[in-house]
Amino acid sequence: MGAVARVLPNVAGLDKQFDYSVPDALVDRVQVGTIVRVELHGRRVGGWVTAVFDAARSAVASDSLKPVAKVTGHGPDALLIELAGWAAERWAAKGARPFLVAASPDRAITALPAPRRTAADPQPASPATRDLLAGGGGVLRLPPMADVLPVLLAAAARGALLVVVPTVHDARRYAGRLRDVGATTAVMPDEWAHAAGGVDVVIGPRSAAWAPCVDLASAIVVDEHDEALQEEGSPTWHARDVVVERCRRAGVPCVLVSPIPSLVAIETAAGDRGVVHPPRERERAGWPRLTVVDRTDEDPWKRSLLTSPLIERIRNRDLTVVCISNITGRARVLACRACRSLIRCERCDAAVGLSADNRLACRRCGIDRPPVCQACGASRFANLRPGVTRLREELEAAAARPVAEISTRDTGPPAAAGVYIGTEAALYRAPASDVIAFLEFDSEMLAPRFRAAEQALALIVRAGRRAPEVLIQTFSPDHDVVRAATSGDPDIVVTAERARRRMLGLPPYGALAAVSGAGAADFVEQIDRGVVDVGGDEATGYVVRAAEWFALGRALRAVDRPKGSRLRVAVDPPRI
DNA sequence: CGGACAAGCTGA
DNA sequence: CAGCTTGTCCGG
Repeated sequence: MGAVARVLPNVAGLDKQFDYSVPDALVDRVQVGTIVRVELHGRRVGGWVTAVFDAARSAVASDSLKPVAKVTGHGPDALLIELAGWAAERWAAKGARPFLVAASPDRAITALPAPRRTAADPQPASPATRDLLAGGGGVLRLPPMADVLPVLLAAAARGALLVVVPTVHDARRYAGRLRDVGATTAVMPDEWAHAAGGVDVVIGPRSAAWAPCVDLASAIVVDEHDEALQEEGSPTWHARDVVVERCRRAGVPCVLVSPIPSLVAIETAAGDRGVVHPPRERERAGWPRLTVVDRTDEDPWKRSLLTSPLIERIRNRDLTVVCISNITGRARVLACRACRSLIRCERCDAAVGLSADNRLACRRCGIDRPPVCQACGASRFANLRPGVTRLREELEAAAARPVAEISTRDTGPPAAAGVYIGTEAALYRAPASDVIAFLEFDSEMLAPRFRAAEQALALIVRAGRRAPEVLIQTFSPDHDVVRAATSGDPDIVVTAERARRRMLGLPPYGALAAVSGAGAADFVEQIDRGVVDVGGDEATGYVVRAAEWFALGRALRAVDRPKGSRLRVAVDPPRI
């Protein structure tokens, strides 16, 4: 009786599986997860074996089955194949293919290296970490400046450890330090084969949530709150959620570590124990120095992003200062200096800004006109929201030293200067500095997105790890985010968020997806309204909501998408 | 996805 | 009506 392999072809847009006979010569190399090549519709394609069974059970008569053409090499194990199916439903993907790609090596692995393990050196672990691991995992809150390495070592002492971090850079750094103390590591995605062979610690960025890990004993997600852990393209899967489910299935503890655990982490992984953290005094000491510049007393007509505390710092030639502002270009909102009316578009009434060629350009309807007030004809304006280019000029005048713009367009390091200005993206590219200043932090805290508070707090954490002082200018100095950061107590934000999201049915107390692009109207039309609720419109995109993720995922997957459409379905989009 | 095949369009 | 484009279907 011959063996049959069910194969999921690695072909975009084809979400079906097909049965193939397994030639006797290949039978001991074909298992669930093996990457094979098969004939499909007259061409050779790669694919994953998702099941192996006896010919009698195949839906197709065994003599009409094509044989598996070739064994390419090792692939994800059976648990990961199952997990990919789970993820496809969770994030409303058309099939499991994108997840299996993430779980597979980027080149054929025909032979696995021998296991490399070192006898676990008993490491001094904090009682909190030990208890967490012994108790099945949970959420560990460590302040921004805390070192996570002791936590990794404590977990690695229990057996094979999987670690997911936000960036490859983080992965390499931790891996180097782990090796320094004698642990063997496989850094993903390059060292897939070593991970599949068996090492003490498998570590990597987002995709490492799908990395092989022989005899997985525990997993840790570092900086669980970081948006880099969520895939930007569709399907928008989140490494944290994948690792939590993977560990649940494997029956091993998972620890989510963050200075500012997300509400999602707390609700899905903290359990009865709640968020575990060091004594408040020690946690408080691990937060950056935060300088809050309260702008509420400014004369509204003299408002400037250059407050005295900021000017004091940029004038100090001993300090390197990075300024963050989120508005690009020269100016987006202007008022007439003579009659004080807001400068608006003649046609659509939107606020208009000055373009580089000194004309009033409307970003909404595209028309432009000479720089003249529509109400009184004057031509001198107050810049209510200067853009980065204009700010650079103002900063340079105030600082009396060169100010460099950190542009996201440039590659390579920004020009050397003592003061830098850039948008939020500059946070990733800025050189080592003494002060990071958010010139208009309200646009972060008060952004019309439901995760704005968590995301604003994450910016402070990120800045605090790059500079000893974080300065924020705000009209809301009593905002939860400011209080949480100044007191080093993220619970302030969590408590407020929990109440708000419960009331509004937002994640983690509800599920939502954004549907946009061509054909979106048609698509949402067909969704089962008994399960989901649809808001929004063609222009802004649709928001589809359900009570929980799988109801949402199933409802979205049940709709067949128009063939060539540029439709985008983003489940749990980070910015909405 | 990409090949197969059928149905529509064009030009002499 | 050949020769081409465009659309729909389907794969073991």
